Amino acid sequence: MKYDHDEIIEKATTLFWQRGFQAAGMRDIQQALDMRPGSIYARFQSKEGLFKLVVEHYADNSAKRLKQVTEARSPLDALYHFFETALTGPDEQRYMRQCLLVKSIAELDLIGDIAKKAVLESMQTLKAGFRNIIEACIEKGELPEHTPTSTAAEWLQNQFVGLRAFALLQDDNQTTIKMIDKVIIDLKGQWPQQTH
Amino acid sequence: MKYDHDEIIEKATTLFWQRGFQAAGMRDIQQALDMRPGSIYARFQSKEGLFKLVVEHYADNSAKRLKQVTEARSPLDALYHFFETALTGPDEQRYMRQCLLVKSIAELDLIGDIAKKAVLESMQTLKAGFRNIIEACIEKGELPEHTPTSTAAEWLQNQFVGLRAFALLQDDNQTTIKMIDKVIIDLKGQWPQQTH
DNA sequence: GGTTTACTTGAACGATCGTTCAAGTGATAA
DNA sequence: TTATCACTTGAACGATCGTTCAAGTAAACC
Repeated sequence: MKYDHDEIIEKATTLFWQRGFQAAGMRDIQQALDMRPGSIYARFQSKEGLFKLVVEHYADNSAKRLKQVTEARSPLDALYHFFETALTGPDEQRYMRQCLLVKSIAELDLIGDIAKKAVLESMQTLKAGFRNIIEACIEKGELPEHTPTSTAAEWLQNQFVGLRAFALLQDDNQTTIKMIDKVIIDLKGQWPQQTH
Repeated sequence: MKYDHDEIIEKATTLFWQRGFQAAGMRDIQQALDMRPGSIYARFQSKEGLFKLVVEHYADNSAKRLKQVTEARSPLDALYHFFETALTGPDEQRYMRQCLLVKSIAELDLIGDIAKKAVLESMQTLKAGFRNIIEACIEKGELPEHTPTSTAAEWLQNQFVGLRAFALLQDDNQTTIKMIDKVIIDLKGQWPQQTH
């Protein structure tokens, strides 16, 4: 065993994040990992198999970051900084503004059933993470008691998705920050009435 | 000239909307348009040339729909219905929930410079369309005078982007409608202070 | 020491990709 | 009638795609 497993996944994550599943060719992967095709296939079965591990690694990482927000002294402040960090990084890491999962959703029909399942499950995991944040905010009195946690969690994840696509094209970080401010305002704001 | 131009663009739009630029192969295109490769290349120079026309056609169409919202008796109601129509269509048209432009942004590095320019310009066009809607709402007294039109327009476009990715995965239209309700609430709500 | 196991190498495979091109068609202009 | 033009056909091109495989290496187990 010549190559370190974690290091491989890390490098592969960077490549898929930059290029997407389809556009990252096996020869790009071989170069990025400095591995020959046989080694890659012996370990990961296929390009899809590697991508599945990448998605899971990415989701784990994201979930950890969301958990840190949940456990912060002020979850609402931590949430703000989480958004800010994810959306206004330096230019050479611009690709990171786009969520790997959302990017994958755009090519969901091409990535194979196994990886597709991993993507959708990861989205669910992250949604649960956002829900935990909201509950932590309520517990700490930073959000009103009557906030509908499930709806708000979906809404928050959705804001995150939209903002990442937005920030990808945005050159002015000040504008992006204004959008984050708006998210925090609306999070504290009114919610649609239940109709049943 | 055997084939009708508008009909070709229409069919190509459907295909690119469903599959995306990269995944729609020339042989898929040939089949969808019932044309041989030579005919396609004589007219459109390349796959990218065809895609550019598709993007422009799509943007024109979207701009027209936004203009109708602007000119409605109640622009705010019309906006609500615009969102609802775009996000909760029948299952066999589920691909339409994803915005062709946003989908293209995810593969922006692969589509060539000419088509890339068309995509980015179309995004600007639509942003202007959203801005006109907000101004119409203010004029009709459906939104507060002090609403920051430019910020609100970017925000609204952004909500639309996020919701389309959301609705693509969402099976329950009721949940989607709740998110649209929230957009309308927040549109009337507070906006971040200018900091300068 | 021999066998097994996990991994590695790199040439090569068939399939598919976007594209080209010689040849043909039919309407329009001279 | 002939020339020109825009468009059409379909076989074929070279490049690239994901993947395979025979052969080699090195540590682990018996």
